[in-house]
Amino acid sequence: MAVDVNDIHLLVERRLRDTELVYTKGRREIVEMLATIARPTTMQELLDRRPRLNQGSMYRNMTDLETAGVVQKVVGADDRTRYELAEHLIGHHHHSICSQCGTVDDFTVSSRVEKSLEAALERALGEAGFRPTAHRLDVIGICASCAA
Amino acid sequence: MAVDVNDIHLLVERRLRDTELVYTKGRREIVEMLATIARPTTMQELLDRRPRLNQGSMYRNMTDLETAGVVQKVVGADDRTRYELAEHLIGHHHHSICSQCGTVDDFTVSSRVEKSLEAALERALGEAGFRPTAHRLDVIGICASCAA
DNA sequence: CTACTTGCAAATGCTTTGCAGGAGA
DNA sequence: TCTCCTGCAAAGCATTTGCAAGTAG
Repeated sequence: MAVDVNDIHLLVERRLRDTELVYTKGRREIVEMLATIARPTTMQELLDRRPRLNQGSMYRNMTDLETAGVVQKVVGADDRTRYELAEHLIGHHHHSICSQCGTVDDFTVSSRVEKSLEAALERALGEAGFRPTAHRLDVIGICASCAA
Repeated sequence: MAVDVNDIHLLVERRLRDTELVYTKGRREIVEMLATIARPTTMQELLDRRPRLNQGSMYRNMTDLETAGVVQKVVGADDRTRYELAEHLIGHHHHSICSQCGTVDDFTVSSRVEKSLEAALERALGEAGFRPTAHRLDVIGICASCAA
């Protein structure tokens, strides 16, 4: 979980090497944008920033980066797909989703809560023979600016 | 949280009256299918059952039923939209998502866990001025049949 | 009768792809 | 130079919509 953009670039570079993907300027820019925005972002928002890549290549690269484990998709309350950097880059976290404006933000809970949550999930799913590998915890509500 | 299909129909009927929607045979059938399948279901799966309504009307009615609070959308790990009956009809629950076959199933955790989770979320989000109204907890993993 | 629903088919809108040219190592 | 990447534009798909006919109350 890197906090610094430079660290992120280094980690991404390594990952892409493993996947035989070149870390081109276009891909760098995508990572840069996501790191800067620091919040799950729609393709439209990214395109509005006039990235060097065109729409087709943006989609293509998002898919590639997702496969490489650099980017992950997030689905909010509206049905728009949003993208953010993978958890190994920015850390495990959850999402708050504003049901009014649709904005998605990250937040974390204490590792104590996280642990007990995982334990509860194991317990609840074990008997069904389901083996958990990850979890998603999203909170729907009204964000500060919409409440104002 | 009704367990019986007849109870569900009664509850839905009341809801639709409030929304000025007629509880037509087509809509009854949708509710019936969702209650029977008892698991978040894709539009394709529903259409494969040759419902009395055609595709266009199925979508239109899903939207109407969602607005009326009878149906809710669920997004799994693949990007396919799934539909299920709303929580006030089948109770609060969570989803297990198989990352291999994509199947989504319902499960519940104890109310003790549920309570402490809510408390933790309030705590984590309160300072950001975000007011939680609901939460989504999904578990990604391998289901019993895919693990076999 | 009058309003709400449905069928049908065209229109949308987001995402994916094919192909030829361009850039990176 | 050889391979991977990008632009452009067409294709795909799930979902939405307009309109005329059908149905419930």
